[in-house]
Amino acid sequence: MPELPEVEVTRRRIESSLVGRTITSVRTTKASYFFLTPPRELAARLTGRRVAALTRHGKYLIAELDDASRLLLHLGMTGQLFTASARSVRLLTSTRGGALTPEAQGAFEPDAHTHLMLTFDDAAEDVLFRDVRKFGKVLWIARGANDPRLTKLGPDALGVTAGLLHDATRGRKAAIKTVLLDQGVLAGVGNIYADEALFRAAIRPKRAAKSLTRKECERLAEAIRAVLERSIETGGSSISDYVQPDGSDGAYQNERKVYARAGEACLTCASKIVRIVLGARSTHYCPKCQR
DNA sequence: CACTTCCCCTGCAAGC
DNA sequence: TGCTTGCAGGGGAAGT
Repeated sequence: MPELPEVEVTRRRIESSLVGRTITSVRTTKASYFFLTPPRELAARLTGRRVAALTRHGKYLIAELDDASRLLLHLGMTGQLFTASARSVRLLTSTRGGALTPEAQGAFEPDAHTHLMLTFDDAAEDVLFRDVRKFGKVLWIARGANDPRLTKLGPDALGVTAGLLHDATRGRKAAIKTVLLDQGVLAGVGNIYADEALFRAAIRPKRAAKSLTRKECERLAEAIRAVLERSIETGGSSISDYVQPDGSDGAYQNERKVYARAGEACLTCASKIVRIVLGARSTHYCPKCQR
């Protein structure tokens, strides 16, 4: 499940395959809510455009194009961006969760889940966007235009501060974890890293947000940054569907302390990790370490 | 406005 | 073994 670290790892890996190249053809699957811009229009808008930069805000990737329009990409739950070329003859085969990993020999054949395929003027590798569950999104934004999906985002989570958390939590009685998942407060934290950061900060997920002290906001801000940065370093978490753009697994799942460890021993105090449901999301914490 | 619930989708695991 | 059912979850819409 791509959150900020997985999206950032993807951005870094795919950047050199995208920036500076000119799109010569666009292939898509049929219209669906995956395409916030209809496939036909998307193809027309993108063809002939050169990619000037690839940036990220929260979980969104933003390809800035040479005519000052932008292509917004969201990986949703199972989205994968990757490259493929006939020359490198990489075969991408299905693994758990329908994820693709490179294996053996042979050219990649776009399957029914490969919704966007870009080819370029240099005829080198293609860039593909595959998404089994179609929770991902593709949106083209005209020059000078904007979209609430971007404008309503809070600051990127890598830049979180204690002050931001303290301000955002005043007067909010919702659970602190729910507030962390609110992309309008902080952009990029999802279910895994919310649980992991709250463990590191020793704060219970269901605590009323407004009950957090200044000190706790400081611990939480530090924890969010530390957890996200460490995950980026290790290539992200490969827990269900996510694989890196080269097809290999990230390694952060090996360092997680609470996420998807219900019933297992806390690595600090050996208490059993508890699983509850908060805001329709599974939530994991240590009842002894987190208060 | 704040907060909660529901729903989009598909593959996989569990249960019978 | 083969079928059915339930579950996972980002984020936006709809409901309270």
